[in-house]
Amino acid sequence: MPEPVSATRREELLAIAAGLFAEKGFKNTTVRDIADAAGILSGSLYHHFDSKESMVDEILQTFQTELFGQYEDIIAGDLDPLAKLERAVVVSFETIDKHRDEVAIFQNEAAYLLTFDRFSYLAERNRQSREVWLTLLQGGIDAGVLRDDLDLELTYRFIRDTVWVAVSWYRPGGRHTHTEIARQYLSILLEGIHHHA
Amino acid sequence: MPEPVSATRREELLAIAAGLFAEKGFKNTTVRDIADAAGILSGSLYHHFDSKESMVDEILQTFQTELFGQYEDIIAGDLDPLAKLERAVVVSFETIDKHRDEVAIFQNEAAYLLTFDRFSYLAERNRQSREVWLTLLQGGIDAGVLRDDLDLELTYRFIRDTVWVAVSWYRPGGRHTHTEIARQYLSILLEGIHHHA
DNA sequence: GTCTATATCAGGATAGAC
DNA sequence: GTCTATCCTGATATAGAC
Repeated sequence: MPEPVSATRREELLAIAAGLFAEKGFKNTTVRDIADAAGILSGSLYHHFDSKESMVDEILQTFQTELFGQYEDIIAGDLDPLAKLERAVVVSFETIDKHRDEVAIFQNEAAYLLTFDRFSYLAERNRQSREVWLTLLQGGIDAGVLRDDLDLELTYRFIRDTVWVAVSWYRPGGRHTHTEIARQYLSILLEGIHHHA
Repeated sequence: MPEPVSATRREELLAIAAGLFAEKGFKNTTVRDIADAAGILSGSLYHHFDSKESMVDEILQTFQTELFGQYEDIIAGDLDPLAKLERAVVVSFETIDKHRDEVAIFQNEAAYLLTFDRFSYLAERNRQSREVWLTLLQGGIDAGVLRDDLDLELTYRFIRDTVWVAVSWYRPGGRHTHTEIARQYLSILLEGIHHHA
């Protein structure tokens, strides 16, 4: 059964809301802000959505389904361990490029949203993300291509943090493409910034 | 002239507020939350402070004066370029350990606070922080101890992000001391995670 | 230095008309 | 699908008593 025409409007409104949530924060964005940006009145929003929470909920769920599907594909794929890790980093920077607002919301608002029961799935996603990176790292260590003298947990946090925090400054159309950023980040992560003569 | 006794109470209240701002966010912490945590009523807070904004203002100013003083000392000091960079990283992790709340507030709330005129000095601090890291990196490159094939701006962001974002997960008394975390992070940053046989 | 009491306002949400 | 009108709650801040 085809999506009704109103789904388009729904997605428009969600995109507007996502932009505001990402820029100003969830709590700090009012339903009136969203309605203003959409050119309607705040009451009209409730024809489309139950609540402000429902909006951010739908935004995050859609985004995460896509992202984690990509990670699973990489792990299940047949690249060698190092290439898998590199691919996961590249996909993450692609995601920042393609879903900037959603990534920013997840980064900045997850802690707050987790205080509500309906967002407890975010904790599960965090757990899943940790699994992905630990699996990739352990694969590289087992294959002998990654250092085995580092604390795995710290290394995982280092990678996760450096990848996602880039959403705070990356803007499409800036000095570097997301591909170039991924390339340089991987170069630092893999080889370090120390110069060996 | 000695600080009046009431300064102690003032600092107590600021420490309580800082903890809440760091944990729940500035906007999401109410003056009643702060008063509750202090065991007084919300109206009583206004005997000590003009407004909620004044509280976060004082918290950030005190903290930043100390932190940037340390960076200036490092740059003005006589360590070699690599040691200066390492020292700046170590000092940053020490700061996360010692002033967790303040770092978290600066990390999470600066963007929002910058929308108010009274917090425009935060933009200046960001500029200053960029200067510090760029100076340290350029010093290392000029001395031939750091790679010169990386984009300086990206490298700066990589380091800055990696260092400060650790405040989101670091807790004193956890599995690793801040010194150990700094050591491992520096090892990744300088040498990379690639294993060279 | 804290409390009582309260002014004032903004924000989320609803009901029913158009 | 949007608007009008409005309810209700919770938040910052104030004034003056204790």
